[in-house]
Amino acid sequence: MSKQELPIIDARMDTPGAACCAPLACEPLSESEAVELAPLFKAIADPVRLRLLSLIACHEDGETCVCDLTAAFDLTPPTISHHLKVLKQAGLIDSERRGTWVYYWIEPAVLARMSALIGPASPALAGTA
Amino acid sequence: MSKQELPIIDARMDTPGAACCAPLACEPLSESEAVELAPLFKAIADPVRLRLLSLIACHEDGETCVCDLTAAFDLTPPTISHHLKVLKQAGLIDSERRGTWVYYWIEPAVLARMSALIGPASPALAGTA
DNA sequence: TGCCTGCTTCGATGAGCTTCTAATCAACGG
DNA sequence: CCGTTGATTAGAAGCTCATCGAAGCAGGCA
Repeated sequence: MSKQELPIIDARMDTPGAACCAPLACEPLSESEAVELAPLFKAIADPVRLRLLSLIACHEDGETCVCDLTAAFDLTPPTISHHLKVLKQAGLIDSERRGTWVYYWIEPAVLARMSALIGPASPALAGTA
Repeated sequence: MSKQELPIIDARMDTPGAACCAPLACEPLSESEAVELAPLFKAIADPVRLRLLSLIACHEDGETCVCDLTAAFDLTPPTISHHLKVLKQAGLIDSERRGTWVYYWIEPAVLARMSALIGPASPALAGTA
């Protein structure tokens, strides 16, 4: 460990004003912005990781034990651990060990920014219909 | 063409009530839902495709010529064409040939649904204010 | 202390993805 | 009709990624 544990930081989200107000359709993404944003979507561009994220997000306690996550898939624990690591490195989730078990929870900020980026230019008409 | 041009249809978005109101955090994604949703995010999980989408979305005419897109990258036309094909197969863009040039435009519905999926759990308080 | 359970890391393998060059298809002009 | 320009398709090379088995680490219990 201690190699590349730092979460991905994207340029556009660093500038405070642009964080929530510069979706895809407002102005063209620069190459560096795209290079930093793409891995965030790549992190959720996998069925297993999408379900992992959903399972963690839906848990009413706000956090989920790895054992529960592993049980929901036909995959070996190393594979689940790998996917959780990818999500964690993207900054989408965080984890803590408490005694025997490790718990994961959602880090909603990055997900919300990704949603805003691809969302409609005027968020007013987002949830309607 | 005329081979596999059909866009990806995801289960959750077919059910009318769940389309806009079932983000990740509401209830766990089923495996089949995740399998159908993941390719949508994979389509935009590439810096080139993210910039292509942004360039097309930002064009004030609502559509963009391929020649303009190719000029914006240090990539060969076949590579741009490949990425456009991926976006088109995901249903994110559509295209039409008018004379010599081919024009692409955004298909905003799928993008909006993806945004809603990963967006905040209660879309009602998103833009209403 | 020693063992057992839960989770992660390591190393390898097979599939998929990005990119290129070469070739093909479509439209326009002389 | 033929040549030129714009765009896509076909095929291949190189790289990344998902998955597994084996091994390692951390915490609890007798």
